[in-house]
Amino acid sequence: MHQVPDDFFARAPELVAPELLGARLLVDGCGGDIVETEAYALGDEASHSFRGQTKSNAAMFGPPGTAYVYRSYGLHWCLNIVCELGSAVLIRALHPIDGLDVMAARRRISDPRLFCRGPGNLCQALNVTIALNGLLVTQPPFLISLAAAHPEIAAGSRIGITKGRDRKWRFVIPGSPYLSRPLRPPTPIGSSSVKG
DNA sequence: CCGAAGATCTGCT
DNA sequence: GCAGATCTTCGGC
Repeated sequence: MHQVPDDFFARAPELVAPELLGARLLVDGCGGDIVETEAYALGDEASHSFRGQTKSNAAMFGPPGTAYVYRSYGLHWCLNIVCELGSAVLIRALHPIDGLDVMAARRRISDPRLFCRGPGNLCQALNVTIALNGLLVTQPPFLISLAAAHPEIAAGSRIGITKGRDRKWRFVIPGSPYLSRPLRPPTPIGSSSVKG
C-alpha cells in the first residue's frame, strides 16, 4: 500500500479505473479494498457529463481527485472520483475491512459480503452523502492507498446504463465475493442476455 | 412549467 | 424475474 501520486487521477478514466482495483478506500477510517469500478468519460453518452456542466454534475468538472457524489433513483448515493476533465470513475463495490461493526449498523445487516455490494450500498456503509461532494479524495475524511501489487483484473460491460453499452469499462477483481454482480463471460450473438 | 428518466436496491413471486 | 420506492434535475413544450 502506498500514497496516491499527485497526478494519478489526471488521466483518462478507463486507465485509472482498473488501477484502483485493490486500492484501500476509507472514509473516516471505515472501508476496505476496491473490487469493482466503472469508467465514465467526457463525450461518453452514458456519462453524467455528456450534456455539459450543470448544477448537479459540477463536481465532475472539478480538479482530478475530486469526489463526485450524486443521488440515484431518488434513494441512493453513488461515489465517483474525478479523473481528467469531465470524466470520473464510479466506485461500485469493495471488500470491507475496517469499521465492520459500524458498517453493519449503518446497513442494518450482518453479512459483510453485502455491506458494500453496489454503489448505493457502499455509500450507505461508508456514510458517503452529498456532504462529501466536491471534496478531494486525497484529503480527510477520505484516505486512499494504492495496492502494493496489481491484482488480477477483468473487464466487462457497464451495469445499469441504457447508452454506451459497447464500451467494456466495468473493471473487477474476478471471482471476488464482494462484487455487485459476477462478471459474465462474453455473450454469444443471439443470446437473450445483454448485460455483462 | 411540467414530467420523464435515471450509473439502484429490495422483497416478493 | 419484476415492480415499487422516492426525488430532483434538466430538457422539451
